[in-house]
Amino acid sequence: MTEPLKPIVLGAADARGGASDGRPDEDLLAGLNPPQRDAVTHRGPALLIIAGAGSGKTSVLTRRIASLLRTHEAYPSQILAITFTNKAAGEMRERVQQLIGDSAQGMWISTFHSACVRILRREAQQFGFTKSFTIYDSGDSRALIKRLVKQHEGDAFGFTPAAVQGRISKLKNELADAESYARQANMSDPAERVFVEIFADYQRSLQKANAFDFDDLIAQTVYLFRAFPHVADVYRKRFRHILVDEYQDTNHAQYALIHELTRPVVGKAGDAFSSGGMMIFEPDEAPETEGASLTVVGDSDQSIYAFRGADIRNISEFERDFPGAKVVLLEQNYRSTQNILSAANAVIGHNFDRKDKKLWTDVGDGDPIIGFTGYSQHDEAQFVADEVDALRRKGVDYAQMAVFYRTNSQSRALEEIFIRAAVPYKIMGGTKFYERAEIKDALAYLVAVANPADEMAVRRILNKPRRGIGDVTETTIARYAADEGITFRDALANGSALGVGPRIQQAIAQLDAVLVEASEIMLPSSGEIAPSTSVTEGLNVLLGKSGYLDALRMSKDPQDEARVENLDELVAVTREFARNNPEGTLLDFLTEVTLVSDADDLDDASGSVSLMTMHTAKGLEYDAVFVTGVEEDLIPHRISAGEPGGPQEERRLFYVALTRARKRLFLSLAMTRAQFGEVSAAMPSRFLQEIPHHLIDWRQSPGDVNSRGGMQSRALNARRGGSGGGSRFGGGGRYGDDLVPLPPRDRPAGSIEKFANRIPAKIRDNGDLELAAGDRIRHDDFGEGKVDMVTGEGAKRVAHVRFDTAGPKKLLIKVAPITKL
DNA sequence: GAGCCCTTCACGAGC
DNA sequence: TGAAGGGCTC
Repeated sequence: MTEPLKPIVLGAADARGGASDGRPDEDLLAGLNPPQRDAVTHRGPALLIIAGAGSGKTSVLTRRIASLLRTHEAYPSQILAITFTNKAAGEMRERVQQLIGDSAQGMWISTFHSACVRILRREAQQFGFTKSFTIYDSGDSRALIKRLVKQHEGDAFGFTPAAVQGRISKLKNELADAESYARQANMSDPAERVFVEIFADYQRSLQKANAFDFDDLIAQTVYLFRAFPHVADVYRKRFRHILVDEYQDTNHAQYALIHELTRPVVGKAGDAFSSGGMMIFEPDEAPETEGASLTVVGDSDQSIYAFRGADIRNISEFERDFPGAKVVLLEQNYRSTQNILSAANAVIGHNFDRKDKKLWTDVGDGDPIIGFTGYSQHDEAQFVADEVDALRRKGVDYAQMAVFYRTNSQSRALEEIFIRAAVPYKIMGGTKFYERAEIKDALAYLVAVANPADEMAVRRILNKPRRGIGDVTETTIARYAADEGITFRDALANGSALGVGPRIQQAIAQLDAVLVEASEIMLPSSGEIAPSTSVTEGLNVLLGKSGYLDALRMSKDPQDEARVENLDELVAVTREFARNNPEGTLLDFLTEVTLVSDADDLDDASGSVSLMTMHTAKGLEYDAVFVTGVEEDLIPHRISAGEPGGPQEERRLFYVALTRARKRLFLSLAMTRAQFGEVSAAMPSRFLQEIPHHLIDWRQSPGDVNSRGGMQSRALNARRGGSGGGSRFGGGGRYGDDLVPLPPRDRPAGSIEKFANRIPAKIRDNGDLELAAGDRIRHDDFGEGKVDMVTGEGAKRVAHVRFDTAGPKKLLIKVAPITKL
């Protein structure tokens, strides 16, 4: 991200060797099947690789790049490869380097957002920004929108910040701005007028703050290319080979960006163009008039980001958009067993709007898929923990196991049990490090230095730590800045002119002094470039001399201790950054921190089980995968029912989850799930019915938990030692035996009803069963045991029981299958 | 301006 | 269940 475009100094003679005589890239094709070979070697203006899950697409993409370089068809600097996450970018770079060595230096392999930041930093001056612009993450932009909604009294029209943010984001992904939207909106509707005002004001505020939000990074780059063709030409000449991974998840703005980059160059060939102080030289004989060659890889069955504007048509209409495109279909799967693939194929086959495609493998059926129905989410979690343990004992690394769920909130129950079961785990997502208040505060300090125009950042730190600067003073400063025509930040330097009390004046002066001092360290006024270690130094000054750390250390709040530790961690991150980026600047650091995602933090070597949402799971693979919460209202999610294409997208999401598994796949659900602190009944997901029954080996099926009679699964359950309930009445046959299969089409309401008669009208209720420490009880699954203690109250009373054979368990008294002896 | 308590609302996925 | 925001008092 930090290295500038480097002039190319390759000898012209060997620059463009042919790809023929004895193929210099022959070794790159080793082990590839015929379609894969095609995908690597085809040359032409456009190539679409439809890559089913696990069909070796990363391998194909990296070999294609390596082949282009090896045959001298392209210089590294002429290659732009777009991946979905920074982590994927890093991996791809590494793999290309493994294939061809250091000559891979100079390629751009990055996400859309990172690539656009690089371009924008170079070109920002062209349209009213400076290169030190900041990037607003969704939290920042939410905060700004919140202020604007209030200001424009948007709540009177029912506007919530979240809704406004969502609408603006959607519009930006469609490349609409406030003016163009206003032109086609019904402006006689006062609500529409207010929305347009907020939108326009939001955009003005961003511009004034010298900031872009996530969506702007893409949209403004497109705007830049369209408004300044000579700027676009620089990049069109530079990038001769553009490769885009996960093409099915591109939105319209990203599509437009690719379109702009692959246009033929209009300017004359071979000229060097100076841009942002950086010279870009082109090889002399490059055929400049043609558009860049475009390779996209995708799988419409794995499109799961429609909610953020991904347009599946980008891939389905690729051949129309890029005439002469070659299409290669990769269907052979090298990842999963046939059982897993058959299940995945069966599920995705229920989507009607897709081209038929069947994954297959030659590795054999493998183990059956294991199904489990827990009584509660804790029961389900216990099952997962038990199986994880069993796999570990069979020699499977923790790092090779993953647990997926639909919503982040589901991770709690899993965590609880994992901690108790001493299973090492790592959560991707959830409350993210960079979203913590203290981290955002610290970053706001850095932003205030890096981009003083960013008023949001300066306002944020104004009274952190408490300096006695409240709303009134803040408004006074803002008004003063407006009157004098200076920025909010500069107003701080004139504290004495504000007409506020001496105490507050002093507080403002002190804040100003700290910012100035840190600025001298990280952005010396002498103009020399500060070393990358200056970020650490500057951050320490900011946190130390502002009194921020002292305030936390002196606080009585026990949480503040953890906050200090988090800040230490952030300082450690800056050190790490300096090590990895010897030429990195403060801006580079802030960019990196803003654009990292949770998936990027993934550390496969950490030796722990990975917990993540199904969305995060995309692009990853594990030997053993647990898909949890396979219930109606979770997957498909309740909210998706009301969205066009919602259930279809949910099915694709489930498909993505299934196809992450290499050898073992576990599907689990719970019959009751607590939300908002209340327990409600859950129903098995309709997707479960879509899997042929013989593929799933139910350890405990929904029928077991709900129907009558039989001992079989109870015995199974007891032997396994699940906790918290399990099958009350046991239950004989397999899940599928008494189910009516659905016709192979979406039947949202009907399928639920089919299951509904499997669900008891109400959950077992032990009512006012009184238990106390010392009581002996009998549990349907665990046998007899002694109550150690009872915690909680009313319906939430929990018995801590030491079972004679099954060991210690916690049971929710109200619903557990127990009797007092 | 700060601290406290109360009510309310949310739990859909992310660069 | 938990966080966040509003309103009250000092």
